[in-house]
Amino acid sequence: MESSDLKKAGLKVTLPRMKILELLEASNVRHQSAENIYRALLDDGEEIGLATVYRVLTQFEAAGLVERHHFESGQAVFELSEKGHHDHIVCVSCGKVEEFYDEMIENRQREVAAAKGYEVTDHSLTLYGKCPDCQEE
Amino acid sequence: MESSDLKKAGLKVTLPRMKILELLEASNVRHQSAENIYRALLDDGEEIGLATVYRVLTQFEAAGLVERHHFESGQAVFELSEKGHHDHIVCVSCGKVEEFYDEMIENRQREVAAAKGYEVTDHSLTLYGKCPDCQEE
DNA sequence: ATGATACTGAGAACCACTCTCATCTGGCAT
DNA sequence: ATGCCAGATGAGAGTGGTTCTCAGTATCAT
Repeated sequence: MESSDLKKAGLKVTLPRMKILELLEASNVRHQSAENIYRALLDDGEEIGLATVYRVLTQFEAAGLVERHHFESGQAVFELSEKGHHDHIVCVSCGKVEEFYDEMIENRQREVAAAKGYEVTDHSLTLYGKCPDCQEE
Repeated sequence: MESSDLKKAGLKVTLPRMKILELLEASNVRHQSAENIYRALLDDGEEIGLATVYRVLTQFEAAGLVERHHFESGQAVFELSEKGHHDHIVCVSCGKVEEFYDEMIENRQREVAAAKGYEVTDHSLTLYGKCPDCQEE
């Protein structure tokens, strides 16, 4: 993921955009809110506005560089879309997000939709539960 | 669904609560936003505040009388929870919502979560696509 | 380098929703 | 039936996440 990806998307290669891209790649937290990204960049000494973070993330989403998810928290989280499609399992206790992909579920979804005459364009499946760590408490 | 359900939930049987319940039952649109319900009641000549609609729906949700869903639209929609668990398929073009239940998907979800050591408390699966009617255009 | 155009930060605006508070009402005790 | 009061209500202010506006700035084809 680099400047060429931005150009390909018809976006000028600017400092804020590069910084956001770098942060998304570097961070060990794959799913981050706009607010989070904003604060992290401020802490890194960057001069950036929250509006820019939202704008850039929205453009990245349109360009297919990132995906936006709405879990139960109220704020959207963004992740780099380098991997193929996958669904999520969110810990209701600590907020950790894991990813999974299950061929059987995917197939079955298509069948269900087809049976109702729908052309599926997208879907979202999120499981909520307690992760192993949080169960111990 | 009637006044006894409200009493059971420890809620006084008041006019706003009865009206909202009636509307949810009577309407042929099963999935409605708070705003929608509010406007419909105003149009019916009721004197009600939007805050009350939200309050009441939240109480109903806590009492298990209704379910709240967040589809892509930004606003939550509410449905009477008379049926058992089911998932949704939403038309991205006209906004229509249909329901489905698939045992195979449900089972597989549990297996996936178990494999990761999670205790699933809840899940949400929503398919987005074009309904048969909207495909014609 | 230069200009046309796209991008930016700051703050205002927006939208869905919740809170506050003064008033009102349902339903128990009388 | 009547009075009482906890709980419920409507109006409007407040909130949190997100988007818009606008004047100034940076990118990049030329």
